[in-house]
Amino acid sequence: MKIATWNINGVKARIDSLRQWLTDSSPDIVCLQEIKSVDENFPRLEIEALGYHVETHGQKGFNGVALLSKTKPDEVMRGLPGGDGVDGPVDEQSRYIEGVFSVPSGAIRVASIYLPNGNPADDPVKYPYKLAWMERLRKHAQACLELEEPLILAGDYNVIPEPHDCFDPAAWATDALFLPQTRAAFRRLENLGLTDAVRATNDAIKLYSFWDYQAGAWQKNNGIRIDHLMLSPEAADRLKSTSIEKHTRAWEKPSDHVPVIGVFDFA
DNA sequence: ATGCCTAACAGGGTTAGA
Repeated sequence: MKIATWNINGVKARIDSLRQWLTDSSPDIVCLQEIKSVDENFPRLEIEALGYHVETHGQKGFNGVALLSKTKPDEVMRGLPGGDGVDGPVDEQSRYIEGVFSVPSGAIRVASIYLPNGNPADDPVKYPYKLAWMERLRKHAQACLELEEPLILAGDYNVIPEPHDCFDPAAWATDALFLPQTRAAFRRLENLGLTDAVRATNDAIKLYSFWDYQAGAWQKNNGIRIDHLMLSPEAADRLKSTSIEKHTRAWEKPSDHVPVIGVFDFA
């Protein structure tokens, strides 16, 4: 079973690429980020025509996440808990959608995550929002882990976990994606018992999932690894392999991110 | 080391991204 995450940077601008990639790679579940679309304008029919069920959590202009799946989810939850204004500020941004899917061995829980960027890091709002969002994610992950079921939290984390996950660590030293507080918050997720699927299966250097559109970053392989599949022990035990669909970055009108895939045996 | 690209929304410029 192939479960993928892809920040497509605009589903309407990327619909041809998305259809091509779905046809080529035939993932079972896809976690999309930055659909940049309201739910009503998501190109649902074009995706359904390829045999996928579509669940979206969009908003106008930017952000927005979705779940595409070959089987319909049994349950869907929109929004990361803790954003309703009861305990902390209301979160107006569409960055989280979670589904429960039936598999031969039971049920798996899969979330599409678009973690806040947080830059500029000295902004009075943006970086604190990122850190608060990470703490909300930690709390929710902790609650999910108590279910002791396969859990896949997949998405654009906007976190460079380690120095070797970027081309030039010095260039990212003061960036919200790589600040010590950001990395510490990511380690707190790992310390709950979540496994970084790519790093668990591939110790290659220069393993990236994002290359900036600017300054010839792709041509120079000046990338960063910020798209992650984080797994509960029950999911990590079933992980067979991972792959990064680097070839899509060379396509016409590419997203600046490429799909990251985990292959699981849930038989 | 931001704004060298890109997308969306608007409407030919601004916001946001990482």
